[in-house]
This record gives sequence, C-alpha cells and structure tokens, in this order.
Amino acid sequence: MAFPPFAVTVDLVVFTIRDDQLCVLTIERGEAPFAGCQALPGGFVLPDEDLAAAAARELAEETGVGKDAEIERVHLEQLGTYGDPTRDPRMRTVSVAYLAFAAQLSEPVAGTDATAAQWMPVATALTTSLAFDHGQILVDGLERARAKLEYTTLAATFCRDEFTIADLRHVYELVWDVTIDPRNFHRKVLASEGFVEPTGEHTSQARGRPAQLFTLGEATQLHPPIRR
Amino acid sequence: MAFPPFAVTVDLVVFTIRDDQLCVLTIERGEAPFAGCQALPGGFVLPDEDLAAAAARELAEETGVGKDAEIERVHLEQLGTYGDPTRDPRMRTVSVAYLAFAAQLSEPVAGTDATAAQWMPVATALTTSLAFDHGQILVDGLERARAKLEYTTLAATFCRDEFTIADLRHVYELVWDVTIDPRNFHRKVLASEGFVEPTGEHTSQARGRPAQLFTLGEATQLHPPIRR
DNA sequence: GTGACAATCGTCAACTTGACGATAAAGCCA
DNA sequence: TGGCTTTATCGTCAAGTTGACGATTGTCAC
Repeated sequence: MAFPPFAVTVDLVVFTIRDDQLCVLTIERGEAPFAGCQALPGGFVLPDEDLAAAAARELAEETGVGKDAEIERVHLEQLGTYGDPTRDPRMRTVSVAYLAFAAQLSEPVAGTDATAAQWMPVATALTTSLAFDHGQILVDGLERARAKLEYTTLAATFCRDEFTIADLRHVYELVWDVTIDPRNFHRKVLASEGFVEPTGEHTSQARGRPAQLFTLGEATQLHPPIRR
Repeated sequence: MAFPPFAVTVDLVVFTIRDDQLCVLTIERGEAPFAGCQALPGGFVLPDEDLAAAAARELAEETGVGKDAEIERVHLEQLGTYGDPTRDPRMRTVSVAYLAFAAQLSEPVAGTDATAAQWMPVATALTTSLAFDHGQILVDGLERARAKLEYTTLAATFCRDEFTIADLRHVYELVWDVTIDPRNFHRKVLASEGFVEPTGEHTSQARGRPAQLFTLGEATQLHPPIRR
C-alpha cells in the first residue's frame, strides 16, 4: 500500500520563570533553512518512538533535564500539530508541538544539533522572527499556558518543590501579565480544595514577615478556578 | 537529508444530535486491518494538502456536507495527534484527530473507502470496540466537546440556524448527560452577552407556549461560562 | 526601638447561583 | 366555551463568590 511519506518532528514550547520574567527556550539554528535564526527546540521523531517520548527526549537533550527527580517536576503536554505543506521548504513535514512548564532548571543548556540554546523572555520572543511557523506555535503555547493556569494547579510546576503563596501569585502575575491583589489571591488559593498543602515550615530570608511554605496538593483541577 | 518516513492520516470525531441522542459518525472498515470493524472516518493526508483541509475533505466525503452553506454551520477543530508506534500494524502512522460538531445533516452518508457509514449513539460507541486507538480518540473528543460547551457558544452549532432556548438546553443536557433547570438556564443564556440574538419570530407547532426563536450572536466565548 | 515590608486575617457591598414559585400562551378535549 | 396539560418566561430568595481595601502581625535594617 502506497502512502505519501511525511517527516514527523516534535517542537517544544518550554516555559520557565527566570529573573522575574516568563521565558521560553529557544535555540539558534545551525543549519539551513533558517540557519542562524532563532527557533524552538525540536527534532525528528525516531522510527519506533512514541510522540510524547520524542518530546521528552528532546526536552532532556536541550535542557539537561535528566532522569532524576527533575523530570518529574516538569509538565509536558501536547499542544497541537502543524502541517502546512509549505512550512518546511525541504520536505513535507508535520510537527507535533508540545508544551512544557518547568521550574528554574539547572542553568546548563546545550543542544545536540543546535548551535546554542537560551532562555529568551517571552516578550522578546514574541517580537522576534522565529524559524518556520514557530512564531505561531509560541503564540498558541502562550495562550494555552495562560488558560491552563485558570483551571489547573500547573502554576505550581513553575515553582520549586516548596513554595509560598506569594511565589505562586508571582507565577500568575508573570504569565498573565497582570497584578493580583495578594489578599484575595491568598484567600482563593486556600479555598481551592487540594491546591496546596502546608508543610508547617516558613521562609526565613527575605524582607517582611516570613511566609508559610506549601507543596502541591492532590488536586490537578481547581475548584473553583482562579479567573484571569 | 534522510528522515524516517511516516504515514500521516486524519481521523474525525463528528458529533451530531439525532433522535434525542448524541451520536458520532462511524464507518465499517472494508479492509484489513480491522476489516468489518467499526472505526472513525478518516484517511491519508495528501502530499500537498493542509491538515485542516484534509479533515474538511474527509468530512465532506463521509457526510456529504457539501460546498453549500452547510459547511459553514459545521465546527471543525483539531483535537490531538496520536502516534503510538504500534497503533497501526501496517506501517508507522501518525493520526491527527479532528473534532466536528454538526447540526442534523442531510441523512445521506456514504464513504468512498468505507463499506458503510452511520450515526452511532455515543453511549453505544463507548462500549463498542473500535479499530486502532479510535476508542481513546472518541473519549478524548467527547471530553473536549463537553468542556467546550462550558465556555464557548458551540452548542449552537448542534442546532439549526434558528433555535429556541429549549433546543439549546437540550444540547447541553444530551452532551453533558444531565438535566438542567429550564428557568435558570434561560436566565444564564440571556445573561451571556452575545450568545443568542432574538429573531422576533416564534415557534408554532409543538405543545406548550410558543418559544422565541434565536440565532447565534456575535460572541464565540461565553462570559460568564455555563458550568457543568 | 522605629520604620519598612510583606504575610495573613477581616469586612463589606455587589454580583452570581441554585432552588423553586408564579404567570403566560398555546393546543387538547369534552 | 371552559378546564387541563404543556412549555416558555419572569420573579424571588437565601447562600455562596468576588473585588476592593482596612487592620494586624512577624522580621529585618538601621
């Protein structure tokens, strides 16, 4: 049975928070097309590899997120598939985009096929011309991320294992690009059954009154949601 | 440049409401593998065809949803991509699933490559063993459909061009499999800015007080949403 | 100690929601 | 014609939620 052959790739929109900014992982392409251009990390799916496995592999390659416990603190979900016949001048390619949320990872970043990889502020990335249709993929990923914060507990994946309500609020503020009343936010988070679990410990360093530390609770969905 | 060749297909989860039931379009496969088995309609993406175009083409082929105004009353969105290496015993296949909502269409249904096509009640389909991973695709499609009714105006795409609030409520009840208080639902729909637009006309046939007719308003998102 | 700062607790009016009573406008039927 | 049934539509009310913002509480820098 004959069928039209396609190349299938995965591309990653990996978000993290660094230096008080929402950042996305980008690489500088080493080869044509778009050599020297910024792009989302990604690569071909191997002949016997599941799509999600390919995404996880690429993520590990580009970020150094290894086997460790690190990988468990990363959220990875399918974002969408992009298959415009003209998206890659070389051949007919279909790209399955994945969206990842990560807490600040070990600094190292070095791709295999990429010249360099870096965390680029999303605000910058949105005004940068990215390779292929990666600009659109980024926009879609950002919108998905914003929506997910409303009704899931995924904001916590941007934080370290133990975090304060303020840390969590900061995630919302950066991703949504809004300011949130600390008092109302505090109330809502605690009201959301299973969102956070107090550890009993408190922060000690920074200015102001020490804050209680929490870990992520059992819930994955927020009831009620936290609206934009 | 060498790359692993994949077959790329689109599969469709097409929902409609018939005989007071939520139904999904299925075909009986004519060829191996899974010959004689129920499956979702779908097919290969052509070499120079966009994914969404392939989905629209397959939809037209299977349902007879032609060029007419009909096609404009159908909602089609990408659902997700399924690429387990073992999903198709013949070859490495990646399937991009699309989700469609349609009002009751012209009865005719006749695929090109399929033996037969029919509207199967979703309740039945969920307990039927479908070909490939189509069972999972259906489950995912149903969940997406249910979620979409909450915060979009897509329920109206299950209705004819002009519909009553009760028609709309019926869609929610069938898709969510719940009963909804007519009075509160009525209030919420009218409160949702831009959801429906009165035509000024009324129904005349059925029992009970004639109901006002509406068309879909400008909005695509519901503010506030209608919760499950 | 004093002030700055951020966490946390309270208060309140405006709004939303679910439950359900009441009324309206048709057809049906004797 | 006058009930009776049926469904649409309007109202009411208590309970819960939300946003705005005042008040209090630990800590640190000085």
